[in-house]
Amino acid sequence: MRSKKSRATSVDIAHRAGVSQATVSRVLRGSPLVNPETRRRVLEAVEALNYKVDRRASALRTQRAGTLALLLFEDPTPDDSHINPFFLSMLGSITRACARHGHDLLVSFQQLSDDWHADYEDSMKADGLILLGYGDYLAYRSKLERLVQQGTHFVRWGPVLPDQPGVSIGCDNVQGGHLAGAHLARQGRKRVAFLGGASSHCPEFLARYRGCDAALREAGLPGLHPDLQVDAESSEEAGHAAAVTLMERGLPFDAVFAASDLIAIGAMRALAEHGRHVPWDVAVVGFDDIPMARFANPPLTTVYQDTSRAGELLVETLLRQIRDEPVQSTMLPATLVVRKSSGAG
Amino acid sequence: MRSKKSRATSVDIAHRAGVSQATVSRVLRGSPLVNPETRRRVLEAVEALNYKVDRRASALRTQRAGTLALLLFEDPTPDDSHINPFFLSMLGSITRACARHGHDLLVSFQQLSDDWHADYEDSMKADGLILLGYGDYLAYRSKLERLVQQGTHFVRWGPVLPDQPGVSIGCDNVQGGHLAGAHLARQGRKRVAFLGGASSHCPEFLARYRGCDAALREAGLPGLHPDLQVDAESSEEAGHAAAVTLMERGLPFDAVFAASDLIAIGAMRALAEHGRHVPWDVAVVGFDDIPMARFANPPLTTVYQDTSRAGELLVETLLRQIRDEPVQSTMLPATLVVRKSSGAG
DNA sequence: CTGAAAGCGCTTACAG
DNA sequence: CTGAAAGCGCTTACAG
Repeated sequence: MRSKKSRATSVDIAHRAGVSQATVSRVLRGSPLVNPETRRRVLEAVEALNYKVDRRASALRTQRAGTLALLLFEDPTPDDSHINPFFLSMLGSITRACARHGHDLLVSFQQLSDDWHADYEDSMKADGLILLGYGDYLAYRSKLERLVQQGTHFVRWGPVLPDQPGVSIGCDNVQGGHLAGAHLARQGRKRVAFLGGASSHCPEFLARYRGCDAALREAGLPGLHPDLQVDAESSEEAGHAAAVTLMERGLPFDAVFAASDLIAIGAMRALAEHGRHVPWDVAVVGFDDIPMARFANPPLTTVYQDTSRAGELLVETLLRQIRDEPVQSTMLPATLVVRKSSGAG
Repeated sequence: MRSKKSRATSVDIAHRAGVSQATVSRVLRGSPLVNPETRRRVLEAVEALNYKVDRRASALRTQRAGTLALLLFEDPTPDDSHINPFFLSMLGSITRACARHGHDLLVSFQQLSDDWHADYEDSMKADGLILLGYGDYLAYRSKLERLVQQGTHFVRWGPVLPDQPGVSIGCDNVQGGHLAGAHLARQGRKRVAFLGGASSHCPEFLARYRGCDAALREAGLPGLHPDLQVDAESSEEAGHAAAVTLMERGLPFDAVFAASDLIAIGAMRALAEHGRHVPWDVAVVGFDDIPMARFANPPLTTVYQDTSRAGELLVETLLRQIRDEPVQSTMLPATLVVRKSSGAG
């Protein structure tokens, strides 16, 4: 949509360079079947007319869009400012990885309920899909199965499980939970509460729960007690509410392992409001290491997921899948980041 | 790129519905020139074959992509986790606004030095550009001028200035700064420091400086003193360093107005490290109201910019421009959000 | 090494 | 109201 002058096409370039339009295309695609001198003339014309290949036309012809779509699922609370910072950080790294691989990234925020499983690849806007977002896994499993069945190219960020439809890249949540549990045990904590849904609807949170539980047992402690577990989705508000519920139960606890940093931060706020000192009375460990974690009061000990690596791996895996190369689900290791909230140092 | 079966085209639909391919296209484009009964048959076939219009083909034919591109400029420190949260929040609202208007959003992170001014619209991937990011304004002014001259459709998030090339949507930074200054004056603060670059290279920060300065003078105070101003780009590290520099100067100050929340949060960390209590010794006010602000220690008083509204306005303005309708630069009002860091309440 | 030609899947005058 | 046809700007066998 140039207003002043209409933009140059390959025909214009061909004309100026004194070759056929087909040759222009060959040069631009980097075909080896072109005389160097011819190539030079074409490139000169390209430069002079500031020509750029029309990607819509080439996409139509090649049946490749050169574009990936990122579908970010969010909870049904579409408050702009409250997108989970962890996903925003993933978005940043995915964007960069796409750029490195010469692909564009179409971004769409979806409600879990939407009919997203059909839309993107089907309208040929993207060559493949990256699925990102927490959510009730059981609820959308059927959609994933349908994607697989349709032959849609997609990679999912999420728990890597044996019976998973499609390919997933995810953090090793069991190991991450284990790091948290072992750390709390080393700090001498005995009664650890877990904030976050620990059912098969939230496999990521469940894995974190199990890892932590195992670490506690290995340290000779009784492990996580079901009475000290409170469901919470990943938000500051839910974390606050869960901590209040926990305290109302009246059972003693000296540590909280929150399934995500947002939950942890909300929980710390609730603990402070009820006069429980973090970390003296209660040690708190989160998960994700969102930017906010280091600025929390006190700074939050948490489990770091390498989003840069994750973004790169998601894009790489998807591209490989599109090229019909073999791909596999991968788990990324987690790292413990110790700060004040867990009472160490 | 279906692997199993190749996808249906409008020809398949035409065949199944017993009409011409042209008629299928008419139905799908919502043309009124179609017999209701014919329309019904076509839609039935569309449904049955799960047909979706190929957007590449329609884009090529109509010369419209139905896509907007968001170019997010970042400082040359491409650490994934450190994208300014304010821009991430804008990204969220822009994505949503695009969806509401039936457009896709291509996202690209650019270095300020890149040759972005040509790439996107020129390769016809997008109908228009949204430019987002802090940055040295004078340095890329010439690129904006070139965009205007090329007739490229674009809208910029940034300071609304009289001699601006193109259309800008921005926060009323002078008013925002004024809110901060007036609030600090009401709290009885007399010597206010300003952290952030206050030159024409950073017109947004400069406007915030001026608004604050004016408010202080209106309150009968001497205004912002140049000796209490320290340059800082928008990052936590820069804020920390700037506050250290400020303290090293040894001049008394009882308040800090930081040009952004990240700067404010870094400054609060430095103040705490040097034994200055916030807010008793020093009141701190930031700008942006990023999610982190409420979790800072103490919670940060700041100036809120309405990112939801901003995203909607950016998209709406750009779409209007693409349709050749008249558009104009707009300033959005800022709001003061009072929290503990400024000593009120 | 190069050109002429077909065709990717649509949209839209044009003619009925 | 509908169909036949041209054409958007490319890529790529095919034939030289």
